Amino acid sequence: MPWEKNFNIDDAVDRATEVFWAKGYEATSLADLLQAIGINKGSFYNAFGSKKKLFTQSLLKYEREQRRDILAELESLEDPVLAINKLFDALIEQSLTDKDKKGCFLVNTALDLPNHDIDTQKTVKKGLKGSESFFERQIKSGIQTGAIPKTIDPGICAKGLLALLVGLRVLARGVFDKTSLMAIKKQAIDLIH
Amino acid sequence: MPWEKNFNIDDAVDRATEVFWAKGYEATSLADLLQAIGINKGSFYNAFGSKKKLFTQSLLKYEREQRRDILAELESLEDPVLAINKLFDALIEQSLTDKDKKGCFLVNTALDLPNHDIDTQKTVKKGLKGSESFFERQIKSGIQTGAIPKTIDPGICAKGLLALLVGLRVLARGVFDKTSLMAIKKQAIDLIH
DNA sequence: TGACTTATTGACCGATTGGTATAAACTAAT
DNA sequence: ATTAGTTTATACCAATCGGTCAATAAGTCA
Repeated sequence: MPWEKNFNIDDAVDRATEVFWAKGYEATSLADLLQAIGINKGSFYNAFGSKKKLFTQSLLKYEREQRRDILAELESLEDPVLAINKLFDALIEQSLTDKDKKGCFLVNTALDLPNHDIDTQKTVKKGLKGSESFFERQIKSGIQTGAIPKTIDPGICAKGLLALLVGLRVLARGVFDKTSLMAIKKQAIDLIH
Repeated sequence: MPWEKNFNIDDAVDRATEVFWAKGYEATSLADLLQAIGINKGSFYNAFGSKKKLFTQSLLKYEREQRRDILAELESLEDPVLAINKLFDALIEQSLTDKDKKGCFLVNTALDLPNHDIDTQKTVKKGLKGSESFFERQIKSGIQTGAIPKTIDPGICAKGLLALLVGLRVLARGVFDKTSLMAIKKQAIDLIH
């Protein structure tokens, strides 16, 4: 009956995500979001309800499309050591390519966790837990194929790899250069050898 | 001639640090700072000049008194493996004890680095570089005493330990529990074995 | 065409932002 | 007592904050 929106909600969320990702929730103003999306206040509140609701949407979409889908693709390689290698390579590549140095949206929000509501906290925990589980599955699989020594504890090592991943993401936002990031990767691989 | 300030600048900076540390620069309002220090605007601007200048002071003082002094104490132990063990123990202890879950002021600011000015960036880089150097010295020392195998590359391993430290600090802000944090520590120790 | 529904626009809201200015009260050294 | 500097307490500033709302425009239906 009525009239469809003449801007794409999905694209709008993606553009908002870029801003939240780069600047964080607090430092992102409504004006920033309106400019990034290219709409005005009325349409914004009609479409998203509030700044916080849009943030929630952004984070969920990121978790779904960036983190989950990428890990699923690596998992399909059926070579655990290669999958972990490729994951770290991808992170380093992404960090070096992104001129805004946004890092990882989930990690950025994780550091800010005490200042967010319970829903956001759940999303972040779920996302990072997902990455930890990915590592754990790869390690177990590697132990079965013999690519990874039996002496390694999958649960503990997975947490170590996650911590390295998080550390890499933080340090990639301006402290470490390529060589240093590669050193982190090497240490990650050492942990499963 | 005149009259000395009747509030202690040092204490004031410490109180301000607590707020910046917990909430970050953007999310901290002037009202927050005034309440935490217990002075009013006039005194604030007379003493510190601006919010940003106070932030700079806070970060420098933290780097000097929290990070540097603690590492210096550990370094005096003359037992590299023990020093690294104790460092991670101290970080875990601190993270679990702090009910505000503030994490590490330097790490928090490091993640926010692209949104800060050059002076702040320098302070953060210098601080993290200092921790990396601490690790490197301990590893080299351990290799000399035989406590750490010669096969380990001090420079690379130090970067790995720093990444683990940073990851631990981030995850301790709400994602990981004590058991998981201990797992990270175990992986750190594994890296030097 | 006219009714109905929805989206867009832009003005408007009170509250808060960081920061300035002012004046009076106070303290201490000259 | 004068003087210099500090404290408190306000009042004030323009700008921005997130958010609301009524009018208007645009599309779909009968």
